[in-house]
Amino acid sequence: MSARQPTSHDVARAAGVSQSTVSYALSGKGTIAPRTREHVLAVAASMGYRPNLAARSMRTQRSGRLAVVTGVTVDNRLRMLTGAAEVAAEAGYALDTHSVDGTAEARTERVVDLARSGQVEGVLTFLPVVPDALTLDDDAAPVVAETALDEQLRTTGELADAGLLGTVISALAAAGHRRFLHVAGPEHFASARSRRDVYLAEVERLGVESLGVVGSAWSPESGRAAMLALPDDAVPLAVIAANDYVALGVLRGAAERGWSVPGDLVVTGWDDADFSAFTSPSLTTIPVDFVEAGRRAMRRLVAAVRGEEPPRPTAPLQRVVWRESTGNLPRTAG
Amino acid sequence: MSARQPTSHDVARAAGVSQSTVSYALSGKGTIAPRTREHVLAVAASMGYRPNLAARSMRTQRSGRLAVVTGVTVDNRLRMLTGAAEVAAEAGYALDTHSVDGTAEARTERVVDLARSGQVEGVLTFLPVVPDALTLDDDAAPVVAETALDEQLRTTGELADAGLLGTVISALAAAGHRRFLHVAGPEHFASARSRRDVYLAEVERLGVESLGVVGSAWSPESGRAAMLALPDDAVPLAVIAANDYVALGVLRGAAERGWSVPGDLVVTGWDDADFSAFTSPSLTTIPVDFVEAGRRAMRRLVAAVRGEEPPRPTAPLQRVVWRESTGNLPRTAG
DNA sequence: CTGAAAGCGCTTACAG
DNA sequence: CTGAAAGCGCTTACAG
Repeated sequence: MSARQPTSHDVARAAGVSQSTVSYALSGKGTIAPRTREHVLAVAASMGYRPNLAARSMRTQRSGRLAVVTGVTVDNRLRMLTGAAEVAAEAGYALDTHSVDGTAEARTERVVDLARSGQVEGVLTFLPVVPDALTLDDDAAPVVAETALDEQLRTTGELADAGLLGTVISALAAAGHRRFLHVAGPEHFASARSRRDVYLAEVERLGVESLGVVGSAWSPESGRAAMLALPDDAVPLAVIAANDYVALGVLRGAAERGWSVPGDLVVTGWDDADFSAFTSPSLTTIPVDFVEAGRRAMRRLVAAVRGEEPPRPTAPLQRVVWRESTGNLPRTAG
Repeated sequence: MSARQPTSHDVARAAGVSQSTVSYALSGKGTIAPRTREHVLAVAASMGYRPNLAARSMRTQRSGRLAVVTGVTVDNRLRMLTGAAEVAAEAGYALDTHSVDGTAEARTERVVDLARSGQVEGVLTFLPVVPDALTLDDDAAPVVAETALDEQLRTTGELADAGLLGTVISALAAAGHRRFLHVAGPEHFASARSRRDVYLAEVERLGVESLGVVGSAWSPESGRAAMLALPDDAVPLAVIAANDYVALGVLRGAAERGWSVPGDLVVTGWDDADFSAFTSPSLTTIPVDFVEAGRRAMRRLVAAVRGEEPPRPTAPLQRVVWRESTGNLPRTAG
């Protein structure tokens, strides 16, 4: 009983025209009389006709498909993926999802493999890759990496912009904080590296004391461990955590040490995770619009695939939200 | 310069055989002499040959593609997606990601549309759909819904199994708790409905007091609001939150009310979110292996697509972890 | 055991 | 303005 999908031939027969006329009518390309065109369109619609993408792809030599590479992490990848899927759909591409686990090398290999596969017209990776290992032939599909900062790579780099951390640290210094600590994220994330770099530059510039940079993960465990490793006289202290998960661990570790927040120490995070406004104390953080970041990354990929100029980002993605973990600040007191 | 992807014709020429021999050699179907076959395989590998999937698809009338429908939510969808992507890849399918926003009706329409599109062989949705509106023709692709519980639908239902909540509530009652409250999740999630049902059945069965069921969201806001709305004499109280995000809001709201946890009230959540072990107090919860849930959902879809028996799940996905928010329990004290 | 050939459903010069 | 025809790269009966 299962009535197969109608083809352009079926539509042609029903409309009383040739198959090529159907194709021209639907694509709007050739020179079809308006009346003919409308008639064909009406018939096609009434039959629920949908072009067979595989056939089109074979003829046009374009797969109409893009790939996104992701994996499991404590992160906001699904939001980025959502934004990316939205833009890909608007641009008329199907989006293949590839989940990759393992080392950065393994991921890089997978990305290279995809780019060379000929099955997709472009690759967007949300996982860090090894730029040096990402050697692509001329005929490989373009690759956009959201988490890498490298001259060789097309990258949006927006998530790696750590500029606001300077603002945060100077505001804390202006509020009287004199001793800082940075609990960093994983080295292979561009965002983690630039946060660390801005931290180091800013404590240097302000001439405040730094207990150094510890940790290399996005996890609460890392923040907690950093607190447990501190000497008893470490407080008063301002802790700059690489993101909110790390900051949450700092909160937890501080509680275990008997340090009050924001009394004995203050903490800042990054990303405005779903929980950050509801911890006690709530977390001062730098919200990131990950859905929009995903959209922008995909727009960049689509532009690369089409050989167009990459779009210029308009509004900045980040800002600072001062909450209880720093006793608030700029807005409220000083 | 861009050397096009080699085709089976190119391989045939290089190997000195016919194109159909190449095809047979690669598929292992026909009757090819072992030596010929090995030779062809070697040549194909050396040329980096990869079959053109669009051409194969057109010939076999099978797209080799599955669709997954997801969207932005406070949830663990990326993990499920990861598991699903893994299984789809193993089974030889490409996985198209579709991001959908809007009402349950809009989502359902999108799922129906995909199933009828003829572009994919099956659809897996991680977002709730309206079962009644999901009317599929005989020739539509099979649909698996992870979050629905409906006779009409293929559904794994595993995430909707709330049985363990009975264990939790009786353990709390055994520990002396006499007054309960349920802060529920969104009605249209099967898991939220079954947690509520088990809650109601269990307080009834145990004959303990229930302050009722409030809320209908997966958010911390919902849990906090529930606490702020309670009368001063509501404590001592055992709060059963629909998931850890809600439980986090309960923790926050309790703090704002000046209620200690687990002193004045105890709280349980669900899912073992990334933050749950690091809140103060840490959250008693029911960890769910979302990656495995995603795998199972996809296995079910693949079986449906191939007309095979759905696989029987082996190990249960859930268990209880007793933490500080209930003053621990079963394991430690009683 | 191997090869010549048809055909999947499109797009796009090319004739008329 | 419309139609007949080639061809994208495969799979798979069918001859030999």
